[in-house]
Amino acid sequence: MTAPNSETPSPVAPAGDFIRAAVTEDLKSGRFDHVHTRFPPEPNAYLHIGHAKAIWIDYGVARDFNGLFNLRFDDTNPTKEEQEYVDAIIEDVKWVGGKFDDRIFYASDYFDRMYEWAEMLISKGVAYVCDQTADQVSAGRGSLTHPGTVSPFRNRTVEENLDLFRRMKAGEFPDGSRTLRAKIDMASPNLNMRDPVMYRILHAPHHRQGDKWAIYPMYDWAHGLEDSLEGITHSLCSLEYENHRPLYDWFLDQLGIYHPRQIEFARLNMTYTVMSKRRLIDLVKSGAVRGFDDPRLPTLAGLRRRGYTPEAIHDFCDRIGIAKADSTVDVALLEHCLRETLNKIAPRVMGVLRPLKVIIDNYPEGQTEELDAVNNPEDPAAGSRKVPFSRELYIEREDFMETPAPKYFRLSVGREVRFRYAYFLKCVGFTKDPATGEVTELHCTYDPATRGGDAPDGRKVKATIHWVSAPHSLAAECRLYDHLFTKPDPDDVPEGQDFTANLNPNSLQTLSACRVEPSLAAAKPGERFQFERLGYFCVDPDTSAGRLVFNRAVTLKDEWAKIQKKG
RNA sequence: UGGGGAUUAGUGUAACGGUAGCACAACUGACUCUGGAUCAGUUCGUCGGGGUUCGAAUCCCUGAUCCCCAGCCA
Repeated sequence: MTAPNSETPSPVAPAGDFIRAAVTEDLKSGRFDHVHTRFPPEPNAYLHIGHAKAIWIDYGVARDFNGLFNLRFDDTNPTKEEQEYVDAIIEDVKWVGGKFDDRIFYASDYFDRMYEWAEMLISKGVAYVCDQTADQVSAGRGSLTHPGTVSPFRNRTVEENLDLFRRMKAGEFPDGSRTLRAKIDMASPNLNMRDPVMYRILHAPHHRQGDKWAIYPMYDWAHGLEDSLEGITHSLCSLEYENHRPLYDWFLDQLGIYHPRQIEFARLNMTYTVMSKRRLIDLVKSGAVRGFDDPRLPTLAGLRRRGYTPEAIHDFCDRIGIAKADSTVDVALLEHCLRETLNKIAPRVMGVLRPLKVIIDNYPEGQTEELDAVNNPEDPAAGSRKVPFSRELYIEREDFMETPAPKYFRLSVGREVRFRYAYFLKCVGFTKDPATGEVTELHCTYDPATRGGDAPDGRKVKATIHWVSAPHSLAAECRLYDHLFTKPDPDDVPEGQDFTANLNPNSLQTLSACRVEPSLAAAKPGERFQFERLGYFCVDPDTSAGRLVFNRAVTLKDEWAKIQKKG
């Protein structure tokens, strides 16, 4: 058998969404014979979960059709862009699973070719140098309901345009003094077609090109050329570019060069957070959060620090779907995806957030024993570990109630509960700080016959609680996070206020007196654990020798919390 | 009073003239050495009004509402 490739069937359409359906159709009709997509961020901000959605669409479409995927920096505006962002974006795209291999490109590398093409359009008589000021251009554009007026410079000769444009490039003119414009239609109902600016004069050093250029291309002019040069088949972007598609097509058609297809989809919005670059920057600059990797932010750096895995984000992106209607996804879905992912892989461990000392009156002083604890009930291969037990323990303050509420199954005087993997313990008394009324110490007795957690007489307990051995436990700081905003829609504010009025003052709670089991001594930043009954925690980079810091990524579902809420 | 998009349970998304489905959320219950996980179940929907058709979320007409566009930003 020879030439097996001639028999290779075109990939079967995973037509799950309208984009894949369109791509399938293009392959079928012969408009394209392969698929090549790209993710084109401007390096002027950190990526967020909305970008993850875009990446997962761009990359996912290429993957599903056995195509290729490029990472391309749309670095056409040197006044806003920085290398720092380039580096951060590369890391984030890789982390979130967009596989671009070595296909990392920069729009700025195409500036020479773009320039040549611009001269071509000038020669063709469909582009001209305009001497109007920014204000004049703006005024001449007309309004949504009224046509624009033609620029007095619109009918310069090709020679004059060429000369002026070359001198613009040579840096002879000051910023803002002239532009190169496409000659299209000042009366078009689509304002983007009213002689859009192709180049502006900017005497600004570019982070990659240095001082080479005094003129820089505008998005509309540049983007289609970038796609064309890279052989992109499907240029996927968000809805606001729908109005720009006629212009995207116009430039490519005027040039007569390879013509990709632009398809738009709705960007991601999520409850209880904000997604715009400007707002994210505001939050960081104002100190509302600690940086772009603050675990409360929807940035990929923030989610990563919080404890999110790429798999959880993939799952999320797969579930939210792709459509053209503006929508706001419930952040609870993202959290659900994280729980589901971490439930399968996170080792279980015991940690106490708000410690309450327990003394076992009938347990021999100075004795220690090692008890077996399962590492992950969802994964037998994860094995087990030894956990030390002794006369003095710490339990969660909220696992004891002086006067137990209805449906409260945990400890109170006279009640017996199971200490996970250890013994049945019965509370026999407690001490209180007379000044504050705070419970300071619990006294319990244990039943030696229940070692391991089961009673030979078959008696049951209604609750199992977690604990750590006081002398063996490690000190830790835990950072508990809540939504950054108190309302699903941060813009839901009284007249005259902005979204910052809805900032949640309790979005971060730092608990610095936590105690965790000794097996955590060697935990490394980025490692994730389930603290039994509490949630999933991720070791923070602030961790240093002798100082463990954890971020709570997400809580476990909490039936008791619901009961309490209902009153 | 311009142009371009959109509208299906609380939220997100399927159904492409033939039983409106799935997921999250919410609520029941079972089970449980995590009030976790798991399992079983319940509640809840086609923007309005006409029309075509045996049959309409889907086609036609007509309204309504929402989003985007007047950067030398992307």
